[in-house]
Amino acid sequence: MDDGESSSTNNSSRPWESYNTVFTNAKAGMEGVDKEKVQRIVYEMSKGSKYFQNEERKEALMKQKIEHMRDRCAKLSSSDLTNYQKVVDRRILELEATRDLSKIWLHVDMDAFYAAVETLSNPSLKGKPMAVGGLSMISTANYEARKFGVRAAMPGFIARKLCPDLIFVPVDFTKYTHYSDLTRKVFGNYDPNFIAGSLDEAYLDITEVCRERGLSGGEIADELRASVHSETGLTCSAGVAANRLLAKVCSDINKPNGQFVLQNDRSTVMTFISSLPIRKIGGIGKVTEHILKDALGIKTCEEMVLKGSLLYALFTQSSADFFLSVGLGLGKTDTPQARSRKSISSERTFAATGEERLLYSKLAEIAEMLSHDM
DNA sequence: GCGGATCAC
DNA sequence: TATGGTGATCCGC
Repeated sequence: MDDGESSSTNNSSRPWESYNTVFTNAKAGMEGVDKEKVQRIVYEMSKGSKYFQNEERKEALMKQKIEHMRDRCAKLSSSDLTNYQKVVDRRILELEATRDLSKIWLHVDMDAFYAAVETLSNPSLKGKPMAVGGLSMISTANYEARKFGVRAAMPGFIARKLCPDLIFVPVDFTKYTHYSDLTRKVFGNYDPNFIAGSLDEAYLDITEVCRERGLSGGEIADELRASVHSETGLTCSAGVAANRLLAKVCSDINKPNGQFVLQNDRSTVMTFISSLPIRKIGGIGKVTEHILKDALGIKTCEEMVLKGSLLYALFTQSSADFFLSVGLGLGKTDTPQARSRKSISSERTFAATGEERLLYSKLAEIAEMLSHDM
């Protein structure tokens, strides 16, 4: 073992390098950002805080999980692996049989939605770094702010350190809902059963409208984006592909105000998916990325198939099935029945306290808010 | 069945 | 000074 001073993994002199946040992830508009500087400032502003301590606790837990998985991996015999490979080969055939290249899905994603809406109602913000939110939390940053490393989910007081001229605009959901409704009227013209993901994104099955009008998916995407712009003054990006999982990945490629079409052709899909980092896939977050990379050496979607036997050996059937289908570029192609909500909740963050009376009054307050919502 | 963890927005 | 809120799902116990 080498943990001497010369080791490249020794970062005792640069402690921020081991403080992993989501803020240095690739995100549209952040290509030229000095990641090292952002990471250092986030670390300096964070270290010692209760938040930071909790992050350290979670980090340790994750390391433990990865170690456990490595142990299980090392214990696998070659006959185990041969058997799991048979499972993989069978599942590949079964999954491949479900591949449906007959549908055309479009994923629309509004560009820096809250920030763009605020700029519409106050054009003097145009061209200036701006964030929607406050000093404790930022919901969205415009592209000028992203150049400084400022982004959604970042605490405002850190963002201000990165970009001292940053303008803060408080959130106003009434406004965003209004504009969201305008965009949804446009979406409805292309797919009356479109799936709204949130205020600012949606999935549309445009198979029918393409066929009826004799237009390609790319042409429909062009027209839809122009229509959204003329109805709202806002820009959006789109991805077109054979299923929702791929369409979602595609809408991010030419952001902002752009689109990307992936042809409905098996070999095109396989080429596209093979080099794709697993973190680009919806459902694979920071933790799963870390586990798959550090325990199994999986970084790209292609490796999900190549190391399929390990996945079936170490994960549950349903997780392994999901990973394998990702590696094959498969995804949902049906329009699901609209489902009713399964839960309702209310929560609030407040200063730490051991005062029993204070805790009970907080509890009563939150229960009251929940009751109101219900 | 429950609580914690993960994920997305 | 200061690190969100809502809903869903999965996993281990």
